[in-house]
Amino acid sequence: MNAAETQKTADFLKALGEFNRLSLVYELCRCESSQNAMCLCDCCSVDASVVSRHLKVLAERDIVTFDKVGREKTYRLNRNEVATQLRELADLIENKDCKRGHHDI
Amino acid sequence: MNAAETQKTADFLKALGEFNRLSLVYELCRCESSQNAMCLCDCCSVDASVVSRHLKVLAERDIVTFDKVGREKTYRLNRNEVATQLRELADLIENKDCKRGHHDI
DNA sequence: GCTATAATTGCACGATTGTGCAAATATGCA
DNA sequence: TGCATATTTGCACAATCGTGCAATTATAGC
Repeated sequence: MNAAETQKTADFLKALGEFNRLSLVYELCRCESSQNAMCLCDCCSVDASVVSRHLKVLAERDIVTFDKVGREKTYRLNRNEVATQLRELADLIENKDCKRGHHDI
Repeated sequence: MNAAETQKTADFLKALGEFNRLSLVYELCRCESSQNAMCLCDCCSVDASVVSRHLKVLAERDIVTFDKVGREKTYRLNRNEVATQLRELADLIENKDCKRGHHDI
């Protein structure tokens, strides 16, 4: 695991690891269709500008995707990609292949 | 998903979502046996006190566990628990059951 | 007891982060 | 063209966070 990959994974986890951002993810998780930011504001009691910034962070990490529809942006959760990344990390952590003892370096 | 659960999950992800802490996790991941903190220092070029604090954060979230052996603490990764938590989140995010359309609130 | 080593804690500091508010921008609609 | 709505951006600020260093605590071994 090189430093760049580690940093990328850390950034992904950090993006999810904030209360309001995770709330947004859960909210989008419950939505079959795309949701605009104003609608998403309701799920966390912060200013619209804050929601905007959080969604930007989530989009930068490819956790959500958006379409621009008129003056609205509608967001959807990248379910498969996020789930896959989490499962890959889970597999890595459970992986027995690369294990070694105390003195096998 | 209530606020307390959301916060707990966010804290778990945040604990993993920092470069040096994730490096420690990866390092422990490669170790069959427990490792003491001094040994773990080698994997991230920071002061021993910093490693100590990071390991404390990881232990608080039950990501790692330690045993006290003499004056050393030996740490091991809670592989199953961490992997399970990540997979549960992945499942939740992919779950179709709780999905709903735009106007079904 | 004394000394060496492992680990933690207190303190300080700079950097990052989450936030609200106001202003700016973009776009739809009359 | 002008107004309303959606979103972003600039600014400021408090809080959190990661870090290093020095001091402290705990324990093993002499």
